[in-house]
Amino acid sequence: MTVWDRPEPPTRPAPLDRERIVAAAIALADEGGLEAVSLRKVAARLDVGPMRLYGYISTKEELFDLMVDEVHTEIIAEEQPGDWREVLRVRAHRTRRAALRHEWLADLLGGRPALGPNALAAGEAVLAALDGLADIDTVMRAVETVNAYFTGAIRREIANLRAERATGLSVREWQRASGPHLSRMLATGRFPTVAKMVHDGTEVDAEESFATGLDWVLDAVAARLARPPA
Amino acid sequence: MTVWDRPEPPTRPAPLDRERIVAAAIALADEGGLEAVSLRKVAARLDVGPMRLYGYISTKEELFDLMVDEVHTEIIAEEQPGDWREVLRVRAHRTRRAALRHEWLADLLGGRPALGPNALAAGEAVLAALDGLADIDTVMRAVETVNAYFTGAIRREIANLRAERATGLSVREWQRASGPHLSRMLATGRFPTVAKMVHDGTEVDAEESFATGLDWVLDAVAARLARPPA
DNA sequence: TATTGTGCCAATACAGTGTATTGCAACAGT
DNA sequence: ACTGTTGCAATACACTGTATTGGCACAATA
Repeated sequence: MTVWDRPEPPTRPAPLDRERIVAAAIALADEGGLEAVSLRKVAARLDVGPMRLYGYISTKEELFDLMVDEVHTEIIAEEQPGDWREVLRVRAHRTRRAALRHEWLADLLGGRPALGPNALAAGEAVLAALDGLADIDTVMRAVETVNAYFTGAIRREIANLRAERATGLSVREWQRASGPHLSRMLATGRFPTVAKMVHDGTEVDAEESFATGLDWVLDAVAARLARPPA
Repeated sequence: MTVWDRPEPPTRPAPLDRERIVAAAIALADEGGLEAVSLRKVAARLDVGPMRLYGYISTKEELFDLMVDEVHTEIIAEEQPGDWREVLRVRAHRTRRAALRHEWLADLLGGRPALGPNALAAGEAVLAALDGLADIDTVMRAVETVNAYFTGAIRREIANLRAERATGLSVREWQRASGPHLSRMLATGRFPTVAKMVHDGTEVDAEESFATGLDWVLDAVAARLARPPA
């Protein structure tokens, strides 16, 4: 009767808590997308019955909210000061990076108000950076405009990325290679300008395009914020 | 034995086609949100077995794509010419209106590339309006930037609207009324600027806020497009 | 006309889903 | 020693998207 014969003690699974649950859910989502996240699979990953989870979350949507907030830790990490413009800029880029690391984030972005502690911390950081540059309402609108831009831009980028992955080609390549549907559409001649753009446009780097649009929006914001105190 | 006794002939259900299927799905989604759309319910609404649908669509996602494209008819309707800026502006506003009529649109907006005929027609209209104002890549970036803005803005607006409906109060009212979660968060003092904004900010009309942000973005775009031919 | 093929459609089947309800077993307090 | 109580596991339910099967009406053939 050596140690090796002795059966492992039942290894009480590490005590459950939200953190572990959220981590498991994120892992699943990273691997197989949001649709791969089921309460049963999350529970299984933690060696626990599905209903255990309901002691910590009360609905699947709530789990999603927690996942989103958790990812915000990657966004608020290592904040370097810089002026307001830089703050907005890096926030947008960090969010984009987070979405590239966790593509499912794109499905959730903007889907519900983000009121978790980390999301609030992120919001606090940018609001603090803009505070005082203009009246409150203008500042709010500035932040919301930039947010709207990068939310939309990220979603589109991920959507295209997935489409490319599904067909093996970018939309442009795909249509050039006579991709069945789009080509047929463009061939109808009903969309001449679209056809031209697809045909003649250069394939721009996604990050650069994101950055450019962002800079435009930031310029617009700057025009309203930096207005001299009169 | 009068007509009244005679049983109705089995009233062959109107022949099925994509249009009818999509219409039924949209009706369901309008009533109960996207999650109320199940192939079974769509089929039931058409007095048809669920599997019949697979003769016309090959997956539920495809049905969603068709729904989105169908709504685009409301967006391209009655296009008045106007200059490029007006075209972009009304497109954004029409999309917003469509999303207010069909809230589920917000869940789908930007989620996948919109390649249906109506979406392409919408794209054609705006590209045609911008064609020639700058080099192709700049034009593309302009359109995409505006798209990103209004996609994000619409999503956020609908998200807030739902949250308000769920709690009965706007986020601001809610927190002022000591809404449990957010208030506790703000009371921690960790988010002073957010707290200030929530407390002192005025509640702005959603449409106005949308329009304002949009105008900013359009200004930014204008600065790159209207660049004199040098 | 009888028979065979064929294409369409309904029904059934399967493997999952989120979550409510029930049952049980270990511990706390009397 | 008995009785709550509390925390967890198992079961149960209603539903999902979709693959597979089975039958039935019509077309083509003999």
